[in-house]
Amino acid sequence: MATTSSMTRAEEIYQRLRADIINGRHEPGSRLRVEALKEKYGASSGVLREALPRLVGQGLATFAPQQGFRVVTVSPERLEELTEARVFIETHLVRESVTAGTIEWESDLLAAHHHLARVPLFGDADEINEGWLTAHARFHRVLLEGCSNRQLRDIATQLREAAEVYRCWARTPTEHSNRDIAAEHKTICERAIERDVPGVVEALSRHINTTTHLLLNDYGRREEENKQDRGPSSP
Amino acid sequence: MATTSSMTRAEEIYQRLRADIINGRHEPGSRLRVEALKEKYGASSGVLREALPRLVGQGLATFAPQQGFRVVTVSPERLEELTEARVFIETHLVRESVTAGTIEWESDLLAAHHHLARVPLFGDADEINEGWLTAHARFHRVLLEGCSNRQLRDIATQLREAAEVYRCWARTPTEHSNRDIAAEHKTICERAIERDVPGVVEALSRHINTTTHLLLNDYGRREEENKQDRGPSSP
DNA sequence: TTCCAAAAAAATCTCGAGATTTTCTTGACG
DNA sequence: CGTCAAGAAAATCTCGAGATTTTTTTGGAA
Repeated sequence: MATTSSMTRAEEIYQRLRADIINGRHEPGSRLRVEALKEKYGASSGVLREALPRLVGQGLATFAPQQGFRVVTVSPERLEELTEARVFIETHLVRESVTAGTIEWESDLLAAHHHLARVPLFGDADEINEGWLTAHARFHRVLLEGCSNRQLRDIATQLREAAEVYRCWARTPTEHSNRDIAAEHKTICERAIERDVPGVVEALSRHINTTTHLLLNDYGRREEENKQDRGPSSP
Repeated sequence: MATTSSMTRAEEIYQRLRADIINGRHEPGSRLRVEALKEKYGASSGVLREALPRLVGQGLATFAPQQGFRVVTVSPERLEELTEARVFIETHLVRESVTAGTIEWESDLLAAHHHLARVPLFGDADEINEGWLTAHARFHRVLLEGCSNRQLRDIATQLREAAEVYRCWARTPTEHSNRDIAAEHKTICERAIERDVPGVVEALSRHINTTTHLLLNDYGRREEENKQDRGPSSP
């Protein structure tokens, strides 16, 4: 997150807030109190009231009059909708991208994949490495950048970021260990370079859907545990 | 534009700004100076600095540090991209909508169309009637509401609003007179109620593309006029 | 114990003033 | 005549204080 000096305070705070929501440092549904954020981010209320509305526009936060801002709430239904929308749009984009992509695009994709393949998934404290998240986002963005339609690319990015919020459901990252996510990216990259349109569409669809199914399983499992923790008959 | 009393000042100003941009009362590319808007809308700078970022998130305005806000600039290329994106997404949604829509959806669609058919297109001063714009937006929204995927519906709405900005290219509304826009809506509505999936997809595609082509023609014609006005050899 | 109401605490909402930066004007120089 | 620089004007950016609303706490009654 390169916070250039030629940036307004609000712009900087917005980017930090966005990153913190996407990376799960603000729990879904939790309130974003201006007073609390003022202290945490070292900014005035005015600056925060300028940064927060942008999160609303990006679908990462909600707002209710007299009740302030909240991180978007998560639900299995919404995740399924997001996934369906992503598969629909990203497969279209990747098809265009692989069909029309230039040599420069090929190079960029290879570079992005190389970077992603070398960054470790986990950091020191068993947390997902932030550098990996950045590289992952970049890989998926570049993959679709062969398509010239900026509108659709922006929408794809927006949906992907909204979906990132759900990654924090997998608090215990066991779901990742049983999955060769690196191989999935390698397949996508290779099929794209080979200009194998059906192959890349298939690989990308599986990639997106697999993530969602693992998250939904993880969510269901935790729901059951919570029920047992609260006892068999108490609300 | 129902501005309820249980609304913050920023929310109200945001809606007014959004309507004014979409309906062409702020020219594309024009600056949105806080000082000027303060007077025009009767709000403090803080309120405006809270409302303007939401326009950025919605793709209706841009922002540059130390240079303030601007209405999005328009260009033939961007309009073509917007149109392509709209056709892609709206045809998908209308297919789902017509396939899965309930009886309630049918009723809502008929109601929306009835309303649209009765509102006059032009107001007193040869300007496009604002009530028509509202009814038109509602008709297209309801048409897609049979589809259950909220994410995609929201995206479609967002794209449609971004495209509305281009309507003001047709300053002289001659382009509308040679076109039976009411018949187009009628066809879309009928095909939808008949559950004629290919028919409604075809009608909706033509409807969207026709609007764009007329706008592009109008734009091209005006560009040439401007060149002639400035003389044949001066910049 | 449970429920309700009033008071207290905390948060949001709105506003205007001061510091910083950009933009426009003016005037001199090549 | 065109170009460039210094000064003036205007706009943005940031901040904290006061008014209003919501939330929490407290105390009492059924």
